[in-house]
Amino acid sequence: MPEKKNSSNIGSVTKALNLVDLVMAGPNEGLTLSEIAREMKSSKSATHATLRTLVDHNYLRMSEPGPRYLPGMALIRLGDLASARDPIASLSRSIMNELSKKTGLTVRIARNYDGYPVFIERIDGPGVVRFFTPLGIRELPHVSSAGKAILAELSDERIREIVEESGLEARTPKSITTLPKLMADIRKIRVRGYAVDDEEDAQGVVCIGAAFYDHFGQCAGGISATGLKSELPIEEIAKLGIKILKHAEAITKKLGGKVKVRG
Amino acid sequence: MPEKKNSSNIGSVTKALNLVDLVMAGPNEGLTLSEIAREMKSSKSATHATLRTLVDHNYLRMSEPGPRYLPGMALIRLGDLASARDPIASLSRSIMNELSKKTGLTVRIARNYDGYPVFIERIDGPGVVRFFTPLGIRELPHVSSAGKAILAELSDERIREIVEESGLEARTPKSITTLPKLMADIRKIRVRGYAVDDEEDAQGVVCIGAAFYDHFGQCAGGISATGLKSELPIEEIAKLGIKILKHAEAITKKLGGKVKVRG
DNA sequence: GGTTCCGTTCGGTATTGCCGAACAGCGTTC
DNA sequence: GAACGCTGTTCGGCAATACCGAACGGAACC
Repeated sequence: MPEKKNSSNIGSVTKALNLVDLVMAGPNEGLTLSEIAREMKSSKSATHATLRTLVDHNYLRMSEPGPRYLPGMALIRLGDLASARDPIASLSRSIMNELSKKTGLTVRIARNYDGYPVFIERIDGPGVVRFFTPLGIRELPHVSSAGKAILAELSDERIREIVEESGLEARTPKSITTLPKLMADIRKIRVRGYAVDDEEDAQGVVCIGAAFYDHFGQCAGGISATGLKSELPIEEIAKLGIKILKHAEAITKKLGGKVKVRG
Repeated sequence: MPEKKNSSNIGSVTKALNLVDLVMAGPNEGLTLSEIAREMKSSKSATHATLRTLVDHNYLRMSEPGPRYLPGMALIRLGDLASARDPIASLSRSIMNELSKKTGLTVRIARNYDGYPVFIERIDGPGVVRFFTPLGIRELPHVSSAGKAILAELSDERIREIVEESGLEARTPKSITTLPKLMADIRKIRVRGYAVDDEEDAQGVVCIGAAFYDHFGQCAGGISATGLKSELPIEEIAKLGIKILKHAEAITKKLGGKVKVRG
C-alpha cells in the first residue's frame, strides 16, 4: 500500500517493500519465486536477487521443505521494537490491561494521524471471540468509536475535509453515511466525552471509545473497548462509556497532558 | 544486523534495511537526515532519497515539529500480521495467557531456528516488573530455559556444533560456560522434561521452560515463564516445571504433534 | 526417457541510484 | 542586523549497478 505515489523514489527499494507486502498478503504456505516474479511483473533473476536480500535481513524466510517465501522474524522484531518505542503504546499498556480485565472486552488504542485513527496496540478479551483488528493501518474514522472520538476533537472544518477526502463508506446498514448525521453524532460525543459505534463497522459488534491528550493539549489518540452486541445491552453502554473515559484520562495523565473539563 | 554478508545482494535495498535498523536503534526523539547520512557514510542526497522511499511506505515517519525520522506504523502493521500468520504464535496465545494468569509470571514462546531459540511472542505478567525481552532475534541457547529446552531435543553432536559456533558466553557468574556442565544440565532436562535457568541470563531472574513439538515430531520451540528469584523459591520450581510441561504439551496438541512420553 | 515446471547463475546493456554542488530556511552568535 | 553554522531539499552528470534474457541443473510428473 504505497500511500503517496511520490516519484523519485528508489525503485529497487520500492520493489522490495512491495514484495514484502505481497508475501504478507499471500497464503500461509508461502509463495514461490516464480509466483512472486509473475505478480511483480519482473524477471525471475531480478526478483531472486531482491528476495535473497530480504531473506538475508530476515524480513523473509524460506519454508522448511519447499522453497517458498514466508514472513521472516525481523518483522516481529521490528514490530515489537516499534511498539516498545512508541510512548503512547508503551505507557498505555497497563491501563489497557486493566480495562480489558475489568470489562472482559477487547481493548485497543489508536494514534491520531492527522485526524485519522491508526490502531497501534490491542489486548484481546478473555473470550473465544476474536475480532479482526489489524494494527498499523490508517483507518476510516467514521466507523469506529476511537475514530469518532478523535474526529470530535477536530474543528468542524477539518472534519468536513476528511469526509471529503475519504468519504463515508457504508460498512453495515447502520453505518453513518451522511455528513449531517455524522456531525450530530460528533456533537453528542463532545458533550458526553465518549463515542459509541453501534454496529456501524461490523454487524453484531459494538465499541465505545474516548480520546486522550498529549502535553500540548492536542488529541493524541483514542482508546476503545469492543464486544458483541449481545453482551452489551444499551443500559450498560453509558456506564461503560464513563469507565472508558476514566481510563482515557489516565492515559492523558501518563502522557503529561491535561484532562479536559467537560461541561 | 545483517546475519550473512552475502554478496550479490541489492545494494540499495541492503542500505535501506540497514537504515531502518539504524533508526530503530536510535534515540526516542528520532534521528535527523544529516546524522543518518553521517552514520551510513553516504551522501545526504542519496540518504534523503532512501529515507523518502521508506517514509512513503510508512516504514519510517517524521516527527511532528522537528524533521527527525522515527519508526513508522508499517512496522507495527507487519509485526502484527507476521505474528497473526505464524501458526505457533497464534495457536499458543490462549495457552500463554492461561499460564501467565495462573502463575503471575511473564510467559514467552520461542521458535526452534536450527537449534537456536527465537522468541516470537510474550505475555507480560501483571506485576510492575518488566523484563527486557526483545522478540524476533536469534538468541544464545544456553542462557534461557526455552533455549536449553530446545537444545535438549537435539543430538549431542548438534549441540556440540552449536556451542562451537556461538560459544558459551557468561552473562552472569551463574551462566553455564563449559560443555560438560551444559551436557549435564541437558541430561537432567531430558529426564524431567523441563529446563531451569537459575540466574544464568540475568541476576535475580529465574525462568523455567519446556519444549513442544510439531506434527513431524520435531521440536518446534519452547515455552517459558520468567519471574524474579525472590518470588520463586526452590520448592516452587519443580511444581512450576510440571505446570509448564503441561502447557507445552497443550501447545503440542494444538500443533497436531504427539506428546512425548517420558521415562 | 521425455517434458515441464522449478530455482539458480551468468554476462551485456542501459537504467538508475549515487555524488557533489548549489539553494533555501532557521537559530545562534557575534 | 548580518554573517555564520547548521539544517533539509533540489538538480545535473557520471558511473555504478540493478535489470533482463538466456542457459544451466534439478525435481517432479506424465
